[in-house]
Amino acid sequence: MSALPLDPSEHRSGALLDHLARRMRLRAESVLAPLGLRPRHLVALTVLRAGGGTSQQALATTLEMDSTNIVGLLNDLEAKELVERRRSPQDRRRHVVELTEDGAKRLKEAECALAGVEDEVLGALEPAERETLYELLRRAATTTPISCSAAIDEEPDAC
Amino acid sequence: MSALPLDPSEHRSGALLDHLARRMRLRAESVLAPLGLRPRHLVALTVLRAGGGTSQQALATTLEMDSTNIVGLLNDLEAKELVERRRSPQDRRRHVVELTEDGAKRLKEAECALAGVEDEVLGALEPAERETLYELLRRAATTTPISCSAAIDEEPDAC
DNA sequence: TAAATAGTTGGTGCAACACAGACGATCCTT
DNA sequence: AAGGATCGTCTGTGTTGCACCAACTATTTA
Repeated sequence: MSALPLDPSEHRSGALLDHLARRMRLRAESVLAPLGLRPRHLVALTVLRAGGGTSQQALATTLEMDSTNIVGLLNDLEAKELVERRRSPQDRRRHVVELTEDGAKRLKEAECALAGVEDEVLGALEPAERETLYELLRRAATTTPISCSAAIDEEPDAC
Repeated sequence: MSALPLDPSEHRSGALLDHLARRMRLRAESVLAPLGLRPRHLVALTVLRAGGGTSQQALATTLEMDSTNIVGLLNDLEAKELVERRRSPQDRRRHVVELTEDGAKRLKEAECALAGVEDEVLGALEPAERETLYELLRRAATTTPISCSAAIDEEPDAC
């Protein structure tokens, strides 16, 4: 009882994450517009680059979006030839979605164009800190949510 | 030319931020619902706690939301007595918005309830790393966007 | 052959906004 | 004291990003 251990457990990043993502997204929209991209396209492309060829429903899972909406998203991207849908030889029902060279290039351009935005939003952080942030985010983002929730099982919510 | 300096400049956190925030928000919604809160309420409360008493339009600025929509948000919060609007003695047009004790308590409860969510989304990160992440996010979030954009002035977009 | 699965299409509905107009209250000028 | 600007409020409109449902085709698997 005397412990009450100086609890840093209230340090929840959720709201901060939300807030920062919003600020970033608001600015990113206008910067991305001339490139014909929207923030969510960027997210998809980023995931695609990280994950290589994936089926659409795998994409739906990692993006945690309804698969019907993935279709439209990919239509956009494919119309711009940033992404390619190919039938999987193993299972011809499947579409293997992959970044095209143009896609990778455009993604890079976009990231480049976003430098200013990041400077603005992450202005309080030193370059090294930003790199740390990036690395933490990247690692957190590239874990499948499924394996996670499976690993969690039941948590007694001991608060 | 030969340099091509191993450029880590492509490490843009925007998309990752977006992605993670989304994953967090999706889960947070259901966890927060029993508490009568929505993610955006959480963000507002968090900002309010960090910033102390602020006018509504200051809030609109930091949340980067239209001030007319702030009204509704605050109405929700005030109806639940999590927030208080008082006339500013200096300028009686202004409302000084402040977290009530109930508000602070509810916020803490919410953060507590979100522990599981964070475990799920940030599962790949060790506790120490999460704390680092939190600290970085906190610092980045508590900088006024205005002073930032003013500091940037004109950037020649040298990419 | 039947049932399950991947993708597509179209439609509905909701919530989060942005934006605009009009208003009262209260500054701040001159 | 009068006029204009500012803060908050209310109302209403439109857009967008989704989730969700239903129906359909092509394909796989049982």
